Amino acid sequence: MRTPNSDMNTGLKKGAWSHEEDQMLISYISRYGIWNWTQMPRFAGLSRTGKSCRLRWMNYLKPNIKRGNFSKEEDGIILHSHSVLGNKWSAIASKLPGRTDNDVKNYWHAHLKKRVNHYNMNSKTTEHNSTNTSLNSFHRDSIEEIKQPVNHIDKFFESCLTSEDDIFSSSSTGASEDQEVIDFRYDYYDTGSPGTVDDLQCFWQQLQTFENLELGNNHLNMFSDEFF
DNA sequence: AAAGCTTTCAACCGCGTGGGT
DNA sequence: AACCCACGCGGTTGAAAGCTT
Repeated sequence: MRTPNSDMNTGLKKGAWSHEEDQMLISYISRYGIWNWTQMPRFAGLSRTGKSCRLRWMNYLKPNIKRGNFSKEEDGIILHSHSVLGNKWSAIASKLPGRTDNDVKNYWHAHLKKRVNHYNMNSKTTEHNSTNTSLNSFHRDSIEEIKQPVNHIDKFFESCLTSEDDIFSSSSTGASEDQEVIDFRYDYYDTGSPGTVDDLQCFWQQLQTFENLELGNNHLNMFSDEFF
């Protein structure tokens, strides 16, 4: 959050958005749609850059933005996707309905990176001492966080096998295709019966085989027996 | 209670890309 | 081919909130 201030040269406002500004942007977009981010602020009566308006809309005001804690499923998807794609936050976010690239990026830096780093460090330690079965408190906490029921893995995998859309592709070719993928993912989240962490492990391994993905071993191992 | 430290996350910035001219 | 412009992305910042001492 940044303190509201303004650029003395341009007269444009910077920093945190007020409720009034939010309402102005929402009402303008709901009435006229998004046609040109650069011109829009002027017509909407906002003293903001187009960039700022776009960011505010995309990350906060847009309908269906999901707020609150990330689920275990989302953790797993981010961890896996990051192992495959690296810091391609928008590509990772596209696999998580309602989450923005900024959300995913922040969550990675605040939570998951530590967990992965810790796991990597722990792996190196256990490589040198294979008889060491003790876990420190952080590692144990990480396990308990991940070792929760993971929903609908079978259904998700089945859909992957039958869908012509490559849901692990980072690119999209059009809005209608995007919508299709999103709808499919909502199905994945909203229906079916709970799975287990074993399902998730099995899922990623099957997917790796199926798509011939070259995964980093460390992330895959997060779901292995050794890790638990 | 308060000072200092850490974490969170909204927002900014610079740069790359693609489409139009 | 070269330039311009709009957009999107990833890295970074910094205020607010939360936590610890």
